[in-house]
Amino acid sequence: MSSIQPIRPQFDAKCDDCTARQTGLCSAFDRDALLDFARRSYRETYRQGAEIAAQGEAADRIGIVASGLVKLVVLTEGGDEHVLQILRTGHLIGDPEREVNGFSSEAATETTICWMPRQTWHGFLQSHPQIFRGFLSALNRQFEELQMSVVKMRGRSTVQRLALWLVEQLPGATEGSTPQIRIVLTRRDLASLLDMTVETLCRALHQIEERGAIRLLAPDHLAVTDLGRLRRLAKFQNERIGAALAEPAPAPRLSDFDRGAMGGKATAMRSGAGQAPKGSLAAAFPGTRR
Amino acid sequence: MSSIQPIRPQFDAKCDDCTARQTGLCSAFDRDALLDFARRSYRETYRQGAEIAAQGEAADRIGIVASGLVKLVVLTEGGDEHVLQILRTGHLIGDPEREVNGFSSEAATETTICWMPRQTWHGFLQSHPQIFRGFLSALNRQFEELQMSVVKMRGRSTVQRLALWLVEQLPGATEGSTPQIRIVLTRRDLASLLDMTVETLCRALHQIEERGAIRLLAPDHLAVTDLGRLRRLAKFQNERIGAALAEPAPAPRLSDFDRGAMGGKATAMRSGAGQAPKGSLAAAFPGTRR
DNA sequence: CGGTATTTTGAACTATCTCAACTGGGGTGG
DNA sequence: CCACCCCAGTTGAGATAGTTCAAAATACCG
Repeated sequence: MSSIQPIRPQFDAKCDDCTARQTGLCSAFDRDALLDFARRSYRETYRQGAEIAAQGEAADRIGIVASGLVKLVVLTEGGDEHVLQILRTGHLIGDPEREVNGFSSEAATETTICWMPRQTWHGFLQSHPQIFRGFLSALNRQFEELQMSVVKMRGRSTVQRLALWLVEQLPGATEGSTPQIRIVLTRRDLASLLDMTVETLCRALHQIEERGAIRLLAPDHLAVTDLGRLRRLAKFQNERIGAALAEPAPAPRLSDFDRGAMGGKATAMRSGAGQAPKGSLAAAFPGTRR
Repeated sequence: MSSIQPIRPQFDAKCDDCTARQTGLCSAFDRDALLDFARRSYRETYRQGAEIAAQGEAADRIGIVASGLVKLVVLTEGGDEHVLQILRTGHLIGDPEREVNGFSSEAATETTICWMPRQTWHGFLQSHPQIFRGFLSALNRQFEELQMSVVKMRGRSTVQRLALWLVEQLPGATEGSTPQIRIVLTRRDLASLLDMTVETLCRALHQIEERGAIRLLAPDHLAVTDLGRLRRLAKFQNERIGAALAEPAPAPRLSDFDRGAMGGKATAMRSGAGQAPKGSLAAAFPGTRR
C-alpha cells in the first residue's frame, strides 16, 4: 500500500508548541540543541493506516513521534502481522544502528513524526554531546517499556491482559471517578498487541463489563465504572490464587507461607517445582511495593 | 536464600584473557579505556544458583557478564518466577539509570561478572567519551535481542518455540553435521524462559525427537540428527500453512500471491481479516530474505 | 440505501495446563 | 554396602482457556 503517502512535509518545525517537547528525548534538549534540531529535522504527517516504514526497507533516518500513535509491527514468515508495541509521543522510531528495518511501522492514528536523516542525526549528536546522555536514557526508557510489556503478558490470562491495558489507558485516574476511555486502535490491532484473537478480545471486553468494572458505550468507547475492580481483574495470575489470597485463609497448616490455598501435598510439590530459591522471595518482595 | 554468596571477589581483573573482550561493550574499549576499566572495576564469581541481585534492591552498580549464564527473573505479584532473558558473556547487567532493580538476577551457571559502582561507571564514561558510543550500541543490541525474543514467542506453538531455541543453541552449524547440545539450564528455567510448563517442555522435547530432528542422549544432552528438520519444526506458524507452502501447490488461481493453499473463500476472509495493508506485504517481504 | 468492513455471538475443537503418579540418579547416614 | 530419601525429569489423564470456523449484527461509506 505504497499508495498512501505523507500528507504534507513541513520544514518550519516549531518545537515550542509540540507535545513531544515535554517527553522523551526532546525534553533533554537545551535551547541551542532544540533550534539545531528544528533546523536539521523535518516533519511528516501520516494519515491513519499509512505505512511509515516497511520491514526490510533501508532505514536511512531516525524519527521522533511528535503526535499520534505508531504501530510497530512484525511480519512473520507465515505472513501474519504481530503488533509488538505502540509508540507514542516522544518515542524514538527507527534503529540508529541498523541499516535495515527489522520491523515495519504504521500510523495507527493520524501521526506526525520529526525525521532526521541518519547522517544528520549522527552529526547532530556529535555537535551536542550533552544530548548523547538524553538519547541514551530515551533508548533505555523504551527498552524498559518493552521489558515491562513482556512481564505484563507473562502469566496473565486474556481478561487480565486486557484489564491491565485498560488500566494503563488512564494514567492519573482516581478510584472514585468514572473516567472514560476511547479505544483508538481497531480490535484487530489491539488484539494483536495483547496477543490474542479478535474474538477473544471481544469476549474479554464483555466479560469485564459483566463483572461490573466497565460499561461499554460504543464499540470504541467505554466508561470505567469501578476502577478498583478493574485493577483487581488485571492483577492476579489465576482466579483461584487471587481469591484464596483475598480471603482470610480457611485454616491451612500455619507456617505454610506458600501463598494461601491449594491442599498440602500439592502445594509442597508445587513450590518445590515452582520456585527454587523460595527463601529469597520474602526478601525480594518488598521491592514490589513501589 | 541470601546464604549463597559470591565466592571470591578479585581485583586483578586481567581483561586480556577474558572471553568478554571479544563481545559487547568490552570490544569497544581501546587500550586506554581497557586499562582504566580493569583498574576501576572488580570481578565477582557466583556459583550456580546464587542470587546476583534481588528485585527491588538498590542497584548501585553496573556489571558486564564475563563468563557464565545469568537468568533475568521477574517475580510477579502472585509469587511466581518468570525467566525473562538469559544474559551471556558481554551482556550488561543492571540498569544504568534506575536506582532500584526491576528484576532479580541469578547465576544459571557458575558466573563471573565485572562490576563498577554506579558512580565510577559514570565517571568512567565521562573520561572516555568514545566509550559512550559503544555503550549505546551495547544497550541497543540488548534491546534488539529482547525484541527478537518477543517476536520469536509470538504465534509459535510450544514445539516451535523449543525447536527454535534449540536451533539458536548452535550458531555456526551446517545442515550435514550432527552437532550436540548440552542443555545447561534446568527444565524449570528453560520452560519458564520459553513460557511453558515443565511438563509441556518435556513433551515437546520428546515430540521433536519422535519427529526425527534430534536424539536425546541424556536429559541434558542431545544430538541434532537433522538440522533441516529442526529448522522446519521451528519455523511455521501452524502446520497446515507450513505444509501448504512446502507442497508444490495443487493449482490455485495464478497471481494469487497469498501464501499458497487454503480454499478460496476461507483465504479471502482470512487475509482480509488477517492483515489490513495487504498490498504492502509483497513490498515488505523481500526484506525478510536477509 | 445497498454494499462492504468491522464487531459480536455461537459452538466445536485443541493446545496447553494441571494434577498426580512414576522413574532413576546421587547423595546420606546407618 | 545398602536402604532410604530427595529431587529433577518423565509420563498419563482429565480439565480448560483460548482458538477456529461460521454466521449474525452492527457500523461505515460512497
